[in-house]
This record gives sequence, structure tokens and C-alpha cells, in this order.
Amino acid sequence: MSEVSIMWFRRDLRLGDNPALLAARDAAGDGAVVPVFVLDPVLWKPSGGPRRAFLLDCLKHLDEAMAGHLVVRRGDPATVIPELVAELGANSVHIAADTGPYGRRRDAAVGAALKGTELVSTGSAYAVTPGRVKKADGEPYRVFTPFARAWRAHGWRLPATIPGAIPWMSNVDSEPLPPVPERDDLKLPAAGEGAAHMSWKAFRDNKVADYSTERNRPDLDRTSRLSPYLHFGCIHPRTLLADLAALTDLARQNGRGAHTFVNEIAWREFYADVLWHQPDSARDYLQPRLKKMAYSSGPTAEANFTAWTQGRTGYPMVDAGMRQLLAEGWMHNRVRMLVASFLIKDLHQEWTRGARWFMRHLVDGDLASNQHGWQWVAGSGTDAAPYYRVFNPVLQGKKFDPDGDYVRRYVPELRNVEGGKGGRIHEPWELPDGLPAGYPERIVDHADEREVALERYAAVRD
DNA sequence: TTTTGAGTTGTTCGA
DNA sequence: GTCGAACAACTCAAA
Repeated sequence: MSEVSIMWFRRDLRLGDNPALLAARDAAGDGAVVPVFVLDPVLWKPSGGPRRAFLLDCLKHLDEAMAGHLVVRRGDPATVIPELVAELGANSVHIAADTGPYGRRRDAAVGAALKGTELVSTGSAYAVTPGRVKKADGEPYRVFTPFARAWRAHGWRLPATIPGAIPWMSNVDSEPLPPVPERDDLKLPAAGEGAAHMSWKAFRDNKVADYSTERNRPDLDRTSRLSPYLHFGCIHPRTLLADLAALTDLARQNGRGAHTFVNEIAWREFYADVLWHQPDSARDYLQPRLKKMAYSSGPTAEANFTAWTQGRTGYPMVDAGMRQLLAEGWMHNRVRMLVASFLIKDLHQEWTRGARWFMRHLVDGDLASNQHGWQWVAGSGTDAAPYYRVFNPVLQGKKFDPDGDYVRRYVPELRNVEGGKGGRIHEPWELPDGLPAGYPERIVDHADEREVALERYAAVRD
């Protein structure tokens, strides 16, 4: 008997190590698998352009890897998927669990709309599916370190076997894949599963060993750059962890860096777990007492926000970060913390506003990691930074971009300013000849605003 | 149940 | 210049 199964791709755009795809193949038996991607108008909003461009590029590569068999449909999945099932006489629909708030609602609606046909969920985008790691009393963790310990102890499955040839179904009606938008002013990473594996191998072979210290240097290219691929599932964290375990056994000197990198994966899983248990935490303060915080508003605040978004605050490290975001859809994590601290604690604006701007421009924009990262800086998250921890943009620059290479790369007005000892690249207002042409004056004084922030935080302490 | 130790990522000040 | 303490209590996790 010839069965038809549907593999509904969402954020798992790969063929390797994909348990849901294997389940779809097994369900098809001697029959065929229909790979489908749904252009969901809810997710296809005008904002988030860079991320959607990257997604389209990933879909193009996925389609090529499947010899052009990807079926594209447009509309509400709760309508589109049941229609496709009826059209093809499919016996089952296969997915990897989407554990975000919208994904859960959507999948519940699709499952209900499918009536008789089974919606089979296999695996998730995480090494340990959110909700699985629990304290002894059954409650979820709220602090990272114990979570990470329990998460490591829980362990994870080995990568799923590479599927042999999948019997894709031919001649299914499909919309053309929308073209990947071309923009001269935006340089996105190479897309797709192959590019993900190349990035991973380059990192594994050259950067893991020194990762625990070098990852903090935005002037050097020493991070994994895997976040966009992990976001869309071009590669699965389980693949990385298995690879790393083998590597660590072979070469002990990698151990420290590897441990730190695994911790970064654990952060991703921790935040997904927090969002799973508290879906409203994408918007709501995890520490309700911070809701009373006084934020700045009015024309000056608006002008400051615009200066922040455009990288024209007059603080080189902040400006370099914000301009990197616009130019690449990506920002080094240390600089993300710095610019977030600057918006919240120097410009006294609400974290939600910065989080929205990040989501609009980040190629790796992930609701759980982004929102909880912002809440961490704001001091409103689980396990948050102490409120008196205020990043100093000059010190952060001197410490993590000692020669000023990062600043000069993104802020051309400062390209002739020297860094290093005695250089003024991180405080150009100290230059004897004044600010270089075109570079803005500081919009605020950090020392003053730090005091204001400490007062405002003290006011909401009780 | 009570107690104890710990908690990503910083800065400033004074010795 | 280098170093340690203070910043402020509070919640969480586990023994």
C-alpha cells in the first residue's frame, strides 16, 4: 500500500539530523513524502526584513537539496495544511515541535483542523525539549546555573541518522518561492544547511579552544556565528554537542573553550524553557516590581532613541554596534549587552522598545533569547543582572576593542583616530583637535545618566 | 523544614 | 597601576 506523508518544515530547514523528517519517511513506507513550507501571513509582517530575506535564502537552499521538490503554499496553516492533506490524500503530517507562544497556538489549531489525520510531532529545535528539565519538586528552574547542571545531567540523544534518498512526491502544485531580496546596504551570511556546517567546522577547528576568553572580543571574529542557522534549524544543537563531545575526548585542551560554548547552548535552551513555562514573558516583566520604573519620554527621548537606532549617540562602541546591526543583521553579543545597557540605563527607555528594534533587524532574532536577554540587562528577568551594574561604554571599548578595530570598521568618521594605549578611539571628545568631522557629540553624559539610573532603580526597589 | 551557599557577562572608590 | 571591597538585599536550589 502506498502512503503519503507530509513533512511540514518550519524552523528545521535541514535534511540531516532531522527526526521529524525520518518519521515522515518511515510513515510513507513505499509511498512518498511531500515537503511543504507555508508562507504564514502572521509571520510575514513588514518588519523583520533581514530575517525573512535569510529565511527565503535558506528555503532556496533546502529546495535545491531536495531537487526542487519543496511545495510552497500561502495562507493560514490551519486552512492550508488540511487542504493539502485532502488534496493529496495524505495519511499523516509531520512536524518538529515549535515551543514558542505563537507556534503552540498555531499547531494546536492545525491539529484540531486536521480532524482524522494525525499531526505527528517529533523532536524540537533544542537538545532537550523545553519543559523537560525540572527541579526535584517538579517546578521549572529560574536560575541559569542549576538549570545548566540539570540540563547536562539530563543529556541528549545522539544525532539522527542521515536519511538516504527520500522519496519526494513530484508534481504537487506549488507557489514559486519568493525571490531573495537583494540589498546593497545589507550583508547577510551565506544561507542553508551547507553553510551552517561550514561555519560550524571553521569554529570547531579554529576557535573553540580559546573560546572562553576570545568570544568577548568584537574586534576579532572569534564567535561561532551559528545563531542564524540555529534559529532556522539549518543545524541542530544536538549535532554540535555530539561533535563537541568527540572533540573534547580527543583533545583535552579544547575542554575549557568547549565547556563555555556548551554553556552558551545551554543559555539558549534555558531561555526557551523559561518562555515555555511563561509564554507571556516575551512581553511581561518577569520581575513585576520593575513595572513601576519611570521611563523618559518626550521629544528629547524620541531624538535619543533615533540616535541610538542609527548609531549616532557619540559613544563609539555603542554606535559601532548599532551600525553593525543595520549593516549585517547581526551584532556581537558583548556589544548587544552594552547597547542594551545604554538604551535602558543611559537613555532610560523601556527594554521592550530596544527588544523590538533588535527583532526587527536581527537575522538570528529569536523571541526567547532576545526578550530574556533584554530583561536580563533591564534587571527584570529571571536571574537578572544587579541593577547597579551599568556598562560603561568607554571602559567596555578599551577592554574588549583595545585597538579600536571594531569601532573603525563600522564608524568611518573615526577611521583616522588611534586606539591602543593613549589612543582616543573610545573617547573621541578628548581629542586635542576636537571631534572628527561628521561624528556626533555625545547625546548624554554617561556618568550623569548612570546616577539617574541608579536613583530610578532604587525608587522601585520595594 | 530549616539552613546554607550561591548567583554570566560591571564599575567605582580608596588603600 | 593594582587590588579588594562595596554596591543591596533577595531568591533560588539543594542539602
